[in-house]
Amino acid sequence: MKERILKAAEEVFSEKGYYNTKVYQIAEAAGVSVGTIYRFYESKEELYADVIKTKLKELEKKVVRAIRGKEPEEALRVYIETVVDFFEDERNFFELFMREVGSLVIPNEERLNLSEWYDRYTSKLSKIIEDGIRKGIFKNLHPRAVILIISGALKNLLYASVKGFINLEPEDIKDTLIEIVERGILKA
Amino acid sequence: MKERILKAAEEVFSEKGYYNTKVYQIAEAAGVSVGTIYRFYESKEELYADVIKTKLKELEKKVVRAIRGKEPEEALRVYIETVVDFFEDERNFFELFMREVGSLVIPNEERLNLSEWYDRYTSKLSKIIEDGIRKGIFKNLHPRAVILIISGALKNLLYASVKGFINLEPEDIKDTLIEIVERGILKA
Amino acid sequence: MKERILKAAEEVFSEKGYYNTKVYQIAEAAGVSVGTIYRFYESKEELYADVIKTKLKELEKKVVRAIRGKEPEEALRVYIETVVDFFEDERNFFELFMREVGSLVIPNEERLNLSEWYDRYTSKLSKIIEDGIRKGIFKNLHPRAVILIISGALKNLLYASVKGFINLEPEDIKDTLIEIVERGILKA
Amino acid sequence: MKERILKAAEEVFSEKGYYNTKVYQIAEAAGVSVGTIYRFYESKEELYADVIKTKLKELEKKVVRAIRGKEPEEALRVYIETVVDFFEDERNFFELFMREVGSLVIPNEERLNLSEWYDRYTSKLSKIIEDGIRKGIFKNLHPRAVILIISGALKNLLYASVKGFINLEPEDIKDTLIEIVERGILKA
DNA sequence: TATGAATGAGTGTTCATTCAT
DNA sequence: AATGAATGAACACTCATTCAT
Repeated sequence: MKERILKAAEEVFSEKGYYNTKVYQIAEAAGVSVGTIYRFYESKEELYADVIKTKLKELEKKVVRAIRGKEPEEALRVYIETVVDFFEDERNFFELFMREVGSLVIPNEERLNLSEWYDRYTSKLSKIIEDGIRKGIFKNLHPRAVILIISGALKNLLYASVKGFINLEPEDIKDTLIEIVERGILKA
Repeated sequence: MKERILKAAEEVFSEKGYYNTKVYQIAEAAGVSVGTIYRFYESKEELYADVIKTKLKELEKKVVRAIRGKEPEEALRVYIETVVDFFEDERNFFELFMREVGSLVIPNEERLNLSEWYDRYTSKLSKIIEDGIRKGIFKNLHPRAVILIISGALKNLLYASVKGFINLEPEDIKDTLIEIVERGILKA
Repeated sequence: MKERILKAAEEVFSEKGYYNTKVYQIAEAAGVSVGTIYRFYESKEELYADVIKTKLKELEKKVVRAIRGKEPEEALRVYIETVVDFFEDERNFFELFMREVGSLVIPNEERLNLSEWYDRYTSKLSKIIEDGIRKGIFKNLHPRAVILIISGALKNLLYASVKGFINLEPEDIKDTLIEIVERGILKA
Repeated sequence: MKERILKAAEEVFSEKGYYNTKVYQIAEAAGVSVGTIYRFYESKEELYADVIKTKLKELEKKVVRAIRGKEPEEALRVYIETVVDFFEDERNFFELFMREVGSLVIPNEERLNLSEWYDRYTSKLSKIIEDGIRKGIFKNLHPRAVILIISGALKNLLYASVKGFINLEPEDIKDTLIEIVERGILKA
């Protein structure tokens, strides 16, 4: 039941955004009554937070599992691949995500506490770069800056692809990004 | 008058977001009456759109002027520098921008028509890459993909810097990004 | 079972009033499920009515028994004493009663039909006065007016005492009221 | 405008009670929109409080003015007369009053702060009794108890009269109450 | 032209009541 | 009989927009 509501909420929030989603629309989409939603969530806001956090934890888990034990170069690749694949599978959520990470839309954003999640998540990823630097594989660049560059690039590429601004297959997205990150765009 | 309203709107929208901004708050901030706002704008939404479009055109103009006549490598650098500087000067708007580009929040987003702007803007920038490829300076990568990577990376770096996730000076942001884009992160 | 529900309802209604009492709170207080309450009562309103009527009948029975066979002067005293004692013992209900008698709070008050009860109750009490007049003990005053004066005075005194507006022991309440009713406040 | 709303609120609240009165009904009765009510009052509750307090202050003012400078016996008479006359003129409000004084119906009753008003009001009236005792006109009875007896009796008599439980003219109400209070019911 | 009081449609949330188990 | 999860009608309050002055 809670499952059904969460799923429906994800769909409707994704399509319409937080403010244009009405609670009764989620209820309809979930095939339950409005009152039932309030059995599981204290407010629309709390439901929204749950939608986002559930998915982000899923993504984080997948990424962490994928990079575990890998050498830096390989880890960076699977990180990129995992994110692309995740959002390929989760188009709905991706749109929501684009609205939220780095751009909280709702009041009391502190209740969502996404900043904290994002901080932790990028910290874990930064370890890849730190490891690569230590091992002499990567240049001595600011680790978190590298991660922010990659994740920003990823978001933008995926968004453009979803919106039809660019005509690239997921595999091309991965390859292009990995190529640039690893070796840059200069021919020499 | 319209100027004052636009300025006030930018401030309030930036601070609170579209839905948490009340029209009377903009009126107060601008020192005019609510009715006066409606002399210049048909709706809150239209005012919002004007705020965004005005600034984006400003950015576009600055970028276009900066890259004009430059060789590809230099053009890419000044593009990055111009964007960083622009958003340094326009913190307010940057927050708004983060909420909007790639994540339209308002209903009838087609009325904002940011997609069209973004399409055109990235097209112009893609020319830099195309030019570089033609001249044998850049690898044969998907031009728009490269631009999307750079602009996504930029947004993320600036956002993290604004939010305090990362401690980097604007100059470091530029340098790191240029380094990675041009030469990648591998040491060899 | 019905007993337990009635008792719990009395407590919760007394504490919170009709509208601020939720049916599930009564269920909790009674240690039964909401559904069970609806086995015994068709609605919250009916339960409320039962709480009030049960107690009022109890009061009526006590008063009637106390005054039976007494001479008018004595009957008036024991009436006052019985009421004071009853509400001393039933603080909870007294608060409820203050909300209801003479001030029906719920819709369809005719369903509660307290007016009818009150009419009957005051009629019985008026007999004391009529009897006293007939026997030449009391002045020729409007019997029901006298009863209304006494019962209104009683309610007010008890209420003020419960609320702490006045610092009088139950015995003082009885004595003062009896003194005034019987002999007035003038010294002569 | 505020005047119109207050008047309409008094009528609707009186007829239906707090909880059964809908804000839109008050708006209709006042011939304004719902929004307009909220220009003058922050909430339904605040409007309710204003209705009650406005009238009670009016009553208090009339009573205070009427008893000023009078000798105790006369003061007591005009107090009773003033209250009866006031509620004769304010049938609507009287019903509301019966619901509230001594029986607060709304949540956060402290916001209404009627207790404080009632305390102050009865204090002023008690002065009449104290004065009479000092002058040797009244017996040495608890002054506030006497006032509570009189005001409770008054409320009950008026209520019964309004509800048709008793058939007494206002003048009879005054006379009967004054007679009993001053000289009691015993013939001797 | 500028004002800001008035409007009223729109919506998150509550809770008495029902009914499948 | 007893349960308590599910229902959905109801309502206070907000705020973008209008328009008389």
